[in-house]
Amino acid sequence: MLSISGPTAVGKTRCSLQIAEHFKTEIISCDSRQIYKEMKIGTAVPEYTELQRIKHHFIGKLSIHDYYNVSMFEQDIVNLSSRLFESHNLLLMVGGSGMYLNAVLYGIDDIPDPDMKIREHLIQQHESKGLSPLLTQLEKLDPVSYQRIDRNNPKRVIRAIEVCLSSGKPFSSFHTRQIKSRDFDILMIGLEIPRETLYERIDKRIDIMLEQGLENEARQLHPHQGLIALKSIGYREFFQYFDGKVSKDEAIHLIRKNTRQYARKQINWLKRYKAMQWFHPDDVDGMIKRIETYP
RNA sequence: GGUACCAUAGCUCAGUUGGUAGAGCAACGGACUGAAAAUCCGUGUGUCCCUGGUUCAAUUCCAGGUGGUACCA
Repeated sequence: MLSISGPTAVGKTRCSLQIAEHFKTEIISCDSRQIYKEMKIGTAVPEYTELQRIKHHFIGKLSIHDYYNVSMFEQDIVNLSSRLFESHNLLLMVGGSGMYLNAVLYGIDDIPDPDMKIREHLIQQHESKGLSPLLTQLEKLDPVSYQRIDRNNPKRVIRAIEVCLSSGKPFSSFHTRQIKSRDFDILMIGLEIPRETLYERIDKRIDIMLEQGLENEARQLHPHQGLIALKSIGYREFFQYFDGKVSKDEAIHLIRKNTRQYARKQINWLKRYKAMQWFHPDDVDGMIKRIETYP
């Protein structure tokens, strides 16, 4: 399995198409947002002709109304890849969703899925009484997690409590801290360009999205703005504009800023992988050489 | 050419009754186990335009210079 990752707008699509073509193989998208069929412009999915040229998996597979999470992604990819490896020596997994990438490459523990009733209840408690009663509750239910997690982060606190309540066991008891073994080898390639160039590319990409009609796409999704999938950059800022909270110019400015910050967080996540081989996205020949000599 | 005002962080600007400075925006670093394009934590990055003068001490006061803005010619 070859994984190609990097920050948004670095040039993953173009590069991965060339490599997939060269090795006559297919692409598995590792992107937590391109998976939703209603969000095309704002997530910069590959163009129709590109999708025709190379078979892509996990793009536009779900509706924004479907529930999905990282663990389901892990399972889906493991199942799909074992099927595809019957007819291919090499598969490409391409995308910038670090946590999804991590779950496929190293696995993620088997923890109960959220019970939405419990979660809703905890969210309400947090809104009405703040975080400290929840922290007290967590300390009682699971002192290990209480010590381990970021206690400033409401989502982490709520998640830990919700697992304790729904399973009757401490959240920490599900954490094996073990890497799952896969029946495929892994080569990780990371794409990297100077920060300044990346920001120029981001700005250019946002201009293209606006030309393609991002505003209109967002307007159609506006009624569903509460959905998790729509807490995505490019959409949530337009929702603020539609709701009269910011001007259109401010919304676009926010999209630019949030995209840059997102790119930084992606880079930060990918830096953790010691095995990552970094390339300039134009150096496709270099990547192909590296892949051919692997391992 | 004359007069007035201005020059401080990447940008817009505040401030120091003389003891080397801080807001907003932007930027940067980090964490991450089913919301992850989410969420959370952290960081001021400076020749206070330049050169002299006064002073124990000047970004601050004074003089000159340079650049800018406005008005008058």
